[in-house]
Amino acid sequence: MKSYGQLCALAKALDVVGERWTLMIVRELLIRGACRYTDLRNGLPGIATNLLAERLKELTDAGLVSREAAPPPIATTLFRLTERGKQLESVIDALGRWGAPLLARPTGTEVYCSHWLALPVRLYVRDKSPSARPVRLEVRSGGEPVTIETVGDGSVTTRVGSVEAPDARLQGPPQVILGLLAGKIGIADAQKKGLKCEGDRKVLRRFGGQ
Amino acid sequence: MKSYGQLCALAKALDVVGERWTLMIVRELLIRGACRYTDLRNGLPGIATNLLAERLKELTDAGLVSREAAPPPIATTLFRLTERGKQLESVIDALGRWGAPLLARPTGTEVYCSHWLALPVRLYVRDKSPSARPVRLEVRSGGEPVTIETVGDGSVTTRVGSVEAPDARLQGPPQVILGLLAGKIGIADAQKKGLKCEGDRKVLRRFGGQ
DNA sequence: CGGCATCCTCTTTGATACTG
DNA sequence: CAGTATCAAAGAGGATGCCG
Repeated sequence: MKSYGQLCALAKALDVVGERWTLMIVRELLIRGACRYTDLRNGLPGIATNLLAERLKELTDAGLVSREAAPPPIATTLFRLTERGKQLESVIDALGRWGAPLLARPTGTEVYCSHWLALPVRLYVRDKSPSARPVRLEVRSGGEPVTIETVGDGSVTTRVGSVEAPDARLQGPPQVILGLLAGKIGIADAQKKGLKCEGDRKVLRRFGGQ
Repeated sequence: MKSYGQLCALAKALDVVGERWTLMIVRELLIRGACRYTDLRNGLPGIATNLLAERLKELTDAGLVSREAAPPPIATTLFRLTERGKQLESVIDALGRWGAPLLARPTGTEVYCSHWLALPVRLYVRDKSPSARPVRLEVRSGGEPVTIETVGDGSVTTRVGSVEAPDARLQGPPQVILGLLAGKIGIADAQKKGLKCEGDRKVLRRFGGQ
């Protein structure tokens, strides 16, 4: 992209991350940690493959992403954020908070992947009983599942993919899952609107909005 | 811009403010409050006039900007941020903090306007003697001057333009002004590097990095 | 003047096909 | 799997024209 050519911190930041798709790629890397080209492409429906390659090169040149050749049995290139790249989390969080109200009126034509829940869940969801035994909750509501784990200090971590024998598994339309995890609607209400929960339903009560 | 088409808060935010120049225009409106088309164009060197008009229309349609016909003697259109637009300040701040380190190695070809200092100054600069008499400091280091005012609670406000009889006036190269206000270099050091201060030099000591 | 609209060129993007 | 290559369409940038 052409530089704004302004001696201003905002302009300089946008010179680096202001292009189309760039912050979306950073989102994906924040959620997934080290991952493959194909994982990124799957997590970014709509991106053209040449653009993904080009952005990854730019991000690497700017020092926000590192690539490494993983040894067998993986035998592929892994992309991950550098420290400098991870510092963009505050930017993504601010944008996500600002954009959250826009989710209330979807057009109905959007793609949805449940792993996108990972960042807001890390930000907003609290474990109300940190001293109780650790639990894992799997959410499947489109695309790859995401697993939410208590960590013992009141916060939670997330990972893309399933884990064996989670304490509970959630399924249902995006709007309902979002509303439930954001604390906007109750469990009973969510079930009326299509939420399916298998496993230990009590773990649901343990999570609540921040 | 084409929508990302993803049911994700970040994607929805970028659908609205992700286009080139959009956040720069918001920066300008945050700094200046209500202002004219021409003020915006002057504060955004490099923007094409048709793009500014187009972005203002998009921002208005999205509910981030309102326009009003000011009565005589102004007799012109004033643009200002709506409440929803102002909420983007957290996004701009996060981007500015992330981008600040990039200011350390300028290419030397950048344009510089001292009023761009307004946002970082509001964020970082503290009044160390809030109970002392209010003071006003004018900074001129390219483009329009900016005036920093103590407000009595330890924070400061800024306004674009000069004010009559400020307590002190600063002049000098951008790097030096930036370094001084960020607390990276001392007053004596700044003066060696070209800082000029007229008026009451003591007011300078009153301001320090947060 | 202030606030655009038009026209034109150049760059970026998006979609798809192909390759080591 | 991890990209290139190609090409049409959309967007950005610059100059200039218009109209109250």
